[in-house]
Amino acid sequence: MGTTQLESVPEPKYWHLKTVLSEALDSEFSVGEILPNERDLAARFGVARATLRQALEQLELEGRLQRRRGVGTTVAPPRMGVAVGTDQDAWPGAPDDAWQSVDCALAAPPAAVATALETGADEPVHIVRRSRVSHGQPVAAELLYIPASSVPDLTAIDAPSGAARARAVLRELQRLELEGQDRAVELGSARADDAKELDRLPGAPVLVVTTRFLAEGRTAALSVATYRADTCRLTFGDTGGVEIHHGPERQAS
Amino acid sequence: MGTTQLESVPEPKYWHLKTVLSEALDSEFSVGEILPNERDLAARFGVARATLRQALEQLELEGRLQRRRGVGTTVAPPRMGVAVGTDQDAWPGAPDDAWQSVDCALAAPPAAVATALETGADEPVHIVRRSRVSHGQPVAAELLYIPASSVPDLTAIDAPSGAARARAVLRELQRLELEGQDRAVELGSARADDAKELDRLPGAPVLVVTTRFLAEGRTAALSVATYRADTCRLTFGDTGGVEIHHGPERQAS
DNA sequence: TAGTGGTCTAGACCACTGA
DNA sequence: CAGTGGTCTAGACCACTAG
Repeated sequence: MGTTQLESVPEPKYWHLKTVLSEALDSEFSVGEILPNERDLAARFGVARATLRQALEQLELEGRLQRRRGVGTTVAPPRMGVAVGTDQDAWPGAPDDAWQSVDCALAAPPAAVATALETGADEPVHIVRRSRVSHGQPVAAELLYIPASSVPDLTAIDAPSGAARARAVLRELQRLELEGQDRAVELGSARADDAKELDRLPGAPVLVVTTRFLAEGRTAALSVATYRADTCRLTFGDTGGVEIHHGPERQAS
Repeated sequence: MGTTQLESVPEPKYWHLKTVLSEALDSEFSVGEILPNERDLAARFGVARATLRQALEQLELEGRLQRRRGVGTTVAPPRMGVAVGTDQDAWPGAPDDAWQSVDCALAAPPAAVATALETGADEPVHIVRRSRVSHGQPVAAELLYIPASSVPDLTAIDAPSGAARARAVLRELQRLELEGQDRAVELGSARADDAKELDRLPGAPVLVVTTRFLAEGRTAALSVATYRADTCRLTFGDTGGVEIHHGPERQAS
């Protein structure tokens, strides 16, 4: 006889825990509410703290929880929609773009970037740092690589450095006619500097959006933007994007 | 005197480990090559296995490594670009679309989906399962929700169920005029069924692409596609997307 | 059956936050 | 300062794969 092996796959504890916690989050907690600490939770569920943490990590990855060292674990609000695909035919730095220039430097790009720019590894590029804030919270950090040849009329006198310099570079960029752009999204982990700017720990999961701006038949600028994966839902297209939420989440009073 | 506190931040071991391994991957390993097993690696670096694993997990998240239980850890090839934004004005199931229908069911949608469809929670919808293969490897699993009202002329005789039924539903859908679509991308973790189809463990990181198809002034269909985050780079736009790779990766002989 | 990665434990100490 | 999450250890056993 065929031994039916009913449920021969023992579900891992952390997976089951995650399910239980997820349901509790929907039914018994409000956004912003603080969960019991990890040691208490682990004891309550009769598992080691490491196991409990494995479940919490997954829930944080899914944007359901927010954990902060020294503070505690709180129920996260639904992810915010962040528009990425709008201004389909606008340069970075165009009016009403969501980014804020931080500073600017002229340096040789990383080898990988030089390749994508199809420029010599030694040719210096302007590296503009920008940051993006949404709902009062930093959501993304960007590095914009602009070959010097893309902004030939830029004068050194325009501004020596800093945010003013960055704006000058972007202003010069507007003079080119944008012929198109293409974009890629992939998963990454935050470098130390990005993590700091995003108010996360190094290694935090981020969505890396790479955009290539085409003008005069070549790549005139390259943007590498890292978005917080835990709090952001990237939206493309005109109207703002779909929202699929998890269940009945109430708002904290 | 101001105690300068040079390097007062002790870099976590796993972070340093990750950096070392990442450089070794660039310089000393070829794509497809098998790394030493975790116990040996941990011993070699003088850390506990759990710490070593923390580093490996990050590298896998970044698409640098691929680990398979019972087999070992191998150097992953660069992520493959997967076009998502093409056929900007085409219905799912249009000719030459990258998806393959698997089956189809008529059922009440999850509450969250019903909300997004702006349809009653009780109104049944066609749920089409599709899968997407690229370079001989499964890269995405999709659930397509199509309200029965979007395909009014569908006859029960067309096909009872299965892939043929799915194709019949999609064929009916083509009759509507597509007025637009909007799309969102966010990080998620694979449900058990998706994980199986993607040949990954449950909980594996995925990029969830939610697309809403608009016709007749309402949402005529909703697609929720989950892409393997470790192997895929989602590309939007016309030309195929930018590739930023990590360093000199050689090909295994 | 041997060897791999996946899960789990019960501790310890550290870095950070806020009162 | 007490309490939080973050890191780390040294084990153990399990599930899976392939020879």
